[in-house]
Amino acid sequence: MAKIATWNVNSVRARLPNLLRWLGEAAPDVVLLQETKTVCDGFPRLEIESLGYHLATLGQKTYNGVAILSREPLADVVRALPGDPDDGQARYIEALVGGTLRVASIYLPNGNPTDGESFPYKLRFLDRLRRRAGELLRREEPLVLGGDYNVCPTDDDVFAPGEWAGDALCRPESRRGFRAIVHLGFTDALRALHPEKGLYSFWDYQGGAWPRNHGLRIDHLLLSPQAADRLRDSGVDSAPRGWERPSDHAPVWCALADQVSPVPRTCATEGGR
DNA sequence: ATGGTGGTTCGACCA
Repeated sequence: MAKIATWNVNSVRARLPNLLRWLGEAAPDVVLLQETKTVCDGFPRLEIESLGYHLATLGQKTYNGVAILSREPLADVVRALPGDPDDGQARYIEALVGGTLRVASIYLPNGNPTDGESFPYKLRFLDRLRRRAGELLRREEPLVLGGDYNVCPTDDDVFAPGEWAGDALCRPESRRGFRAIVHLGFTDALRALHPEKGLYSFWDYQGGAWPRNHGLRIDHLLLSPQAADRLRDSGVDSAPRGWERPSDHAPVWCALADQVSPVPRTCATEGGR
């Protein structure tokens, strides 16, 4: 069984004590980090490697930054989302884990304000991601595209859908771009097992969002068919959101079996056992 | 009614 998690840490250096604590408690096999906010030289590499993780990073100063942590060695590292050579933002890293599982850590553009340049950039990024996802699907291998998508796929993923309708995270164009990727053949690892409302991965620092559970579900793990067939469990590990000096995001995780499940554990077949 | 919080970095931008 392999536990794979995605977590927007909002600065890996500011979050290092929480990250190390969480790695020890949750014991994930693969971790996809976003918003590391540091160049590769500033990444706390030794501290993480000393816990037994291999590491691949893509960083830039102040903004963005993504990384992959893995108990097994990493290969085939790709440090940019294809499709725009002029895009210098550190938002995509991809790697082969232990020779059997391919993963990507994705930090999608926020897109606000929607009347500026960042919203079209977000939509172009979604389209580029769809094309890359299609290429990877053709390999017909276990694949996890995880990260902070900055998209609430449906109104059930928003604590106050009416107030958020015009936000770049909820706009129909953003949801359409996300769905276009899912419709290639991906399974949303969290929603496949947890249809309930009130399940979030992000709570704003402001306005007491965390104690009121005024959250959004914007961090996702998308599984290829070969990974979805191995899906055994998934969840949001909301505990670190309640720790001292937290990130505004919580880790989202899934557990993949080493073998294909005899009976799929998805909503569509639940009750059919 | 305008501030809300936090990270990075030292003024302002991003989320």
